[in-house]
Amino acid sequence: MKAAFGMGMLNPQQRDAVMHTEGPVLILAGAGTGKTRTITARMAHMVDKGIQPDTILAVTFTNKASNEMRERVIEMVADGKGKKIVMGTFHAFCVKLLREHAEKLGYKKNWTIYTQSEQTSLIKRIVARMVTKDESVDPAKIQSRISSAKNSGESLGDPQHSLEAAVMEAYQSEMRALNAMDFDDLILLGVDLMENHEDVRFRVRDKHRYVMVDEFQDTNGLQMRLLNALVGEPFNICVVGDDDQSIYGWRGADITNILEFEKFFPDPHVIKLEENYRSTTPILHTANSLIKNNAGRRPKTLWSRNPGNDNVRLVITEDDKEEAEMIASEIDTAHFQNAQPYEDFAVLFRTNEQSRVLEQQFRQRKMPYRVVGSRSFFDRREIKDICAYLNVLHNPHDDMNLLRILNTPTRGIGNSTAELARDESVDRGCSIWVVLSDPRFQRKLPEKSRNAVQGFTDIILKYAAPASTPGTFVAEMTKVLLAEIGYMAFLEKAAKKPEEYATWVTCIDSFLAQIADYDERNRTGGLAGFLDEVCLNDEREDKKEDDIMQKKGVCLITMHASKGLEFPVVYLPGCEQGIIPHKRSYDEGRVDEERRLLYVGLTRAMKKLTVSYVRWRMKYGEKQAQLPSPFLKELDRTHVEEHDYGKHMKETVTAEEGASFITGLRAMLKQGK
DNA sequence: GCCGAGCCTTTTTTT
DNA sequence: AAGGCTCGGC
Repeated sequence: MKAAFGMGMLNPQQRDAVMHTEGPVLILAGAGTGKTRTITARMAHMVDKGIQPDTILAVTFTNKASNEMRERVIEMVADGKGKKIVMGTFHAFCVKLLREHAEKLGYKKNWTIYTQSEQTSLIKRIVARMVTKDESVDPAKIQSRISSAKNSGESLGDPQHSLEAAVMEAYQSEMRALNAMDFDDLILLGVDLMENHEDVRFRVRDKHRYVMVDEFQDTNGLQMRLLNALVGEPFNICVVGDDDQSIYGWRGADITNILEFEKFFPDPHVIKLEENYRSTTPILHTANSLIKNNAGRRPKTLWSRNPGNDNVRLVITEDDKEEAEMIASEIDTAHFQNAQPYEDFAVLFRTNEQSRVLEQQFRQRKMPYRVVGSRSFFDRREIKDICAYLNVLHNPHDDMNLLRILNTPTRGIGNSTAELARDESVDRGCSIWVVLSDPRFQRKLPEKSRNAVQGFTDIILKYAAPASTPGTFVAEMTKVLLAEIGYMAFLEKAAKKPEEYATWVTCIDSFLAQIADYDERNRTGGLAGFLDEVCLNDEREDKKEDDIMQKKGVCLITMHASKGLEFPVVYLPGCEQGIIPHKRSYDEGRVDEERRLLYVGLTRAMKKLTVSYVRWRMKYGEKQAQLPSPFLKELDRTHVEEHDYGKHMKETVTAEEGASFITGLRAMLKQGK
């Protein structure tokens, strides 16, 4: 280990975690307790001790965490040995395994990954086919039931009697036919390989003698099974997590993995990291008082050496607009009076919709802000279209992607032709591509449609060859393809406003740049490699979004996305009943998770924390009365001061603030509102 | 087959 | 308020 990162920087618990390299280890790392520092130091120590770096496998849940870990480890480990440690997400690990062994499971070698949205459209299609008429069936709900069924290994029941089970059965068999795997399948089939194919299991276990798992509270049942299959005696597994920050239960994360770790790996060495290096005592005291209301947690109490200068503030405002005004004006004041950079501030909200009022205020005051991770880059229509083209070029039998682009841009292949082709493909048990290319099918079509279909198959055939040739510059090819199909012109016509088209162009350009970047980095992986990366790796997405929007400014972000981040000054607006805890969480039995979510929000703050709620809020275009969140009653008031913004705080307006308030009013008048 | 008007719904989001 | 989806007219 390099001297600068030596043991001296670690506290006793952290050091314990670093030194304890053999057998099962559970590190309960509260928010801001130096988790990443500890596990990277641990890996560095292991390599120092002489453990071969490539026998260490470090799995995380997100690419972000994985990349961060990689950077830090490479910095820390001598002689560049850090690079040899195998690091990646659960999914990426399984993809690698499956690329090698998928044929053992009856998949063809060029199987494809279906993203969430591709999965959605397949399920919608199946539901539409199976449900007679408008019975109120929610495909999204079925989708999540299927996902949790896969993750828990439970059955949805008898397909004869349960619609959900029937949809799932059809979905599974169609996915097989499509030679496609969804994100759950990646893990499920990875587990299958590890559990049922001894040769694979032995090989993998032999290679990875030491396994580390970060963000362990986010793992689900399947991932736990994967770990069980992956780690044999003497169980050199070290997991790091915080049950209090488990906020992805709705996505299948199983908190019992961390609560009952002992059940999976015997007699673990348990270490608690409780010294917090991020926040002041008032903030931690308040956050602790909230989270201790959760039953069945591993008890911990975060503490800090920093008494701080400010209490936590609990503020009520008249309505959501006033709440946004308060936040924006306070930040603006702090910026002008104390020269505090905008980047020091973050506003954390429960739902994305809450950011709208805030953005309005920030724009009016001409304050820089960035909205982090609202809609995924790859969920954008234009990006999905291009990805669908690339997927079809890679594998024309991919029906879902083929249907997506069959008439995009519109080329005269309407619904009836598409239905005809799909029905025939079902009858004949082949892909839609096979049907479309078949002269017997084409002869059944009216001349116009026949030509249109011919035009489509010609395009795909023309580009399929270069697409599968190693060494092709995918970015170049894509550009030429887009020009040939007239995609940009199609978008220009489809845009409702000129700005809409401009955004599309920007996104496509940045996507093409990403492809070009891949081309540079990877001259052998070809299209297949790129598609794997696109599905699994969102890292470039963040980068691109930063490029598109201004990098600087106040951070507007959901509480979910804020996990792992920290800011000197944090605002938590909208702490009202129905928002947090979200109204749906009551039915779904997830109120505890909402409490953890608020806890995550509170613990993002380093120095100043303001929690606020309103009397009235605009919702669905209507003004609605709001009640304070029941969580607010749970907060211990020792370090909390309460304010009524309208009655008290507004009077202490400073000159600058007043000026910018007037500017705001003027701007509003100009907009005619 | 194409396109626009009107209707309906409305959490979080990573892989 | 806004985006997605359906239905009906061209």
